[in-house]
Parts: sequence; C-alpha cells; structure tokens
Amino acid sequence: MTTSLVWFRDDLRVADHPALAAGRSEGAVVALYVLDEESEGIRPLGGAARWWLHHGLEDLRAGLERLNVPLVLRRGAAPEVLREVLEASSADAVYWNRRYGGPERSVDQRVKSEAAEAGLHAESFQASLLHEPWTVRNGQGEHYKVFTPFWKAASARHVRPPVDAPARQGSAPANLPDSEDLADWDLLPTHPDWAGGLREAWTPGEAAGHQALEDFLDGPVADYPQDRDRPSRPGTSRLSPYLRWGHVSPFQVWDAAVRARTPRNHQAVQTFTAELGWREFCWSQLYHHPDLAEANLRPEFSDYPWQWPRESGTPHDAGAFPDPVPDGGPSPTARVRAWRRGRTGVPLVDAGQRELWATGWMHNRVRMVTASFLVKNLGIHWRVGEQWFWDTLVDADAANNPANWQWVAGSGADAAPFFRIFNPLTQHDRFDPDDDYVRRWVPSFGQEGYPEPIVDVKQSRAAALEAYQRLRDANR
DNA sequence: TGTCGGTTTCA
DNA sequence: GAAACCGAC
Repeated sequence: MTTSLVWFRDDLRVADHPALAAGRSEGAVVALYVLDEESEGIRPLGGAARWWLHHGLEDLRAGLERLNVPLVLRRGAAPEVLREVLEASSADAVYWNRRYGGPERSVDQRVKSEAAEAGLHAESFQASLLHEPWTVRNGQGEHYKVFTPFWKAASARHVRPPVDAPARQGSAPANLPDSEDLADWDLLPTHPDWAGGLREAWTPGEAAGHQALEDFLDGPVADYPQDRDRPSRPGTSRLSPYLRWGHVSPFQVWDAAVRARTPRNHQAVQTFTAELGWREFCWSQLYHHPDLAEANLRPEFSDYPWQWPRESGTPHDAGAFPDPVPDGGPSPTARVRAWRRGRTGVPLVDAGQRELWATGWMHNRVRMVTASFLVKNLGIHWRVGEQWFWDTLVDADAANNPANWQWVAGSGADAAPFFRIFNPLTQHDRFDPDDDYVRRWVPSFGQEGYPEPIVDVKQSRAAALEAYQRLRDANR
C-alpha cells in the first residue's frame, strides 16, 4: 500500500484540504507539521501567534485523529526535516498546499527538487488563496497595483467549490516517524502567563472557525456595511485568525457567503467578500514584493523623516532622527511605549491598543485609527507598528499586516494618500458616539488620572503634512 | 476606508 | 446657524 506524507503549514484543517485529500486518495497518510525557525528569511512567529499555533495544532491533531491520521511534530529546517521524515515513514509521495511568501517558496522549491531527486512524488495545491497571484493580470500582462481593478478582474473568475474532508483511513501507516512533544515547543507563555485575555476571547480551531462563519452569515452580515465600522458592536466576522491559520479556507468562506446571499443582503454580502478581496490583494503584493514588510513600495518614502525608538532592531540606515527629537516633545521611545500600552491620552487609540494587548485582536476601524496615529501624529516609522502588530495579533498575517501598514502610511501600492490623516477624535465621535467601546477598554476614560494627549492632534497633523510637503518638493 | 477650512444653501 | 458642498492637502 502507498503511504503519503501530507505537510501541514498555514492550513490547520482537515476539510477543504486538497493536499490531504490527494494523499488519502493514494492510500495511507502521515501528517507532518514543522516548526521551522532555522530556514533563512522565515519570519519568527510573534507571541500571540505562538499561543494560537499551540492550540491550533492540538485541534488539528484531534481532527486528524478522527480520520485515524497520525500527526508528527518536528522542529528544524524544513528541507532537512522532510528528508528525515520521508525516509522514516517510507512514504512514496509528499503533498502540501502552496505558500506565497518569498522564503517559504524557496524552502518549498528545495523540498520539491530534493524529493524528485530521491525518486519521490511531490505535489502542491492551491488552497490558501482564491486566485493564484501570477494568474491575475491586467491588459499589459502585469499584476494589478490598484485594488478596485484587481478585485474586479479576480472576482469575475471561477472559484472552485470546497473539497470535503477525506474518509477515515482503516489503518495507520506501518512506519510512523517519531514526533516531538508539543509542550516542549514552549509556544504558550508561562512567566508571566499573559494569555488569559486571549483564552477568554478566542477558541482556536477548525470547528470554532466554522461556527464563527456560520454565526456571522446567519445575522450580522445583513448590517455589515454599517456595523463593521462600530467597534462596540459584534458587526464583523472575526474570522481573521481562522483564515490566518487556515482553520477556515477562503474557498469555504466564499462558498458559504454565496450560499447565504439573498436579494435583500446581496450588497452586504458583496461588501463582506470584498474583504476577502483585500486579503487576496495583500498576498498578491507580498508575492510580487517579498520584501513588503521591510521596504516602502513607493521608494520616495525612504526620505520621510520617520522616527524610530532607541532599542535593538532599529535600522541604522533608516534616515531617523536621533532620540530625543529635535523639535521637542516626548522622545520616540516614549511615544512608542505610550502607544503600545495604550497610554497616549487619545481615547480611541488607547482603547484599540488595549483591546489588542488584552485579546490579541483589534477591530479593523480602530486598527486604521491607531496605525494612522502612530505613523502620522507620532511620526514613528510604520515598521515599528507593523512589528508590534506582528507580535501581538493572533491573526498576524505575513501579507495583510505589512500591506495594510503601508496602506496607512501612504507608502504602499494603492495606499491611502499621505494627506488622508485620521483625526482620532473625529473618528471617536463618528464610530463610537456613545463611548461604549472606549469605556470598555479604558475604564479611566473621562476620569481623573486619564492622561492628557501625548501630542497635540492638530499640531502633529500639521507637522506631518509639512514633512510630506518637503519630501514632495525635494523629489520634484 | 479623511480632514479642514472655506463657501453656499436653506430654513 | 446648521448642513451640504467643494477644493486642497
């Protein structure tokens, strides 16, 4: 009987998993997950992501157990691990669902060629994106740089239906490679255990993801265009971490959304599926610009006087002002510290940052506001914010996170124009008029002890516009 | 998926 | 005097 190895990555599910389905159709399957912290260029997971991964893997193991498929856990450089595990399992083939980041693609390519050299069958599948990034092209044959035409072209294309979870296998493969113990990976925080808020807010896993999808399409989707901007309301799908980890696939979301469509909610469903479109667009950007998290897509922004906190990891070639800033006010280090902990004295910003710190997630409207505040009002480089979100979000996504930070900063493809600067006070009035959200996360709001704004919103906005104007003049 | 300051419109 | 409207950033 044939044995296949199915390599799980950002697709921790058993349904709509083409690689798993392919392996099962050939015979017996061994599942593998590799925690690769060694391969060149692979970005180490943030703290909140590690927490989610731990529980996501437990859930995957349970899901695979129901199919009688054993899950092998290994740490190390993926090509080496694959070599070992393929040999130990006497597998004839290895299957996986495609990844689209630069370093990940290099790793996968290496695994594929090494498998071929060893006379093994290696095959990859489309499962994480509705549209392969190299297939969505404009009239000139180039990838789209603007969202609206991108999504217009992409969403007109056929989307395959989700595939079912495979049938339970009668017997597990004879040769089972050793597995490491998940607990030894230290993915969960211990001293201190800061994950209490995450546990309260989230249930990682495939079933929970589908429950979230179903609950959303059962009700809230009808009011999505309005309610999604109100952070105090349960108006969003909260699917982001489930999509990030692949507990739910975009094909499943697309299919469910299309099925939930009625004449009445048609427009609202389209607004929702456009968010899948943004995800596709972000991944297209990362595919075509593997350095999306490091480099401005608009190179002229390298001359913008972004500031960096004084701490390790600050690039020396960032064109940054020294700490403290020349024109007075709190130092970049103090600004960043206040922003991270939600002590800027700007209520909506502080509420968002505290929601993030407590739950590993922030409402999208508020993400735009806190990001704009960091980049435009505090004058800090978007990469500082991108790194913080990467470390704290349970949905930290290698494409969405940097693409959206560049969107806010104005340095990205189809980005918000730099002069589109959110006023956090106006946004507060408009989207949290009853202060429900702000009071939930900042109990001291409106009371003595709540700090004054760390910078003047109006003055700092004007300063950002001036710096931008100088940049434009210099580039003319 | 913006804000601001100015002008116009209308009750 | 509020609300709608507009251009500039």
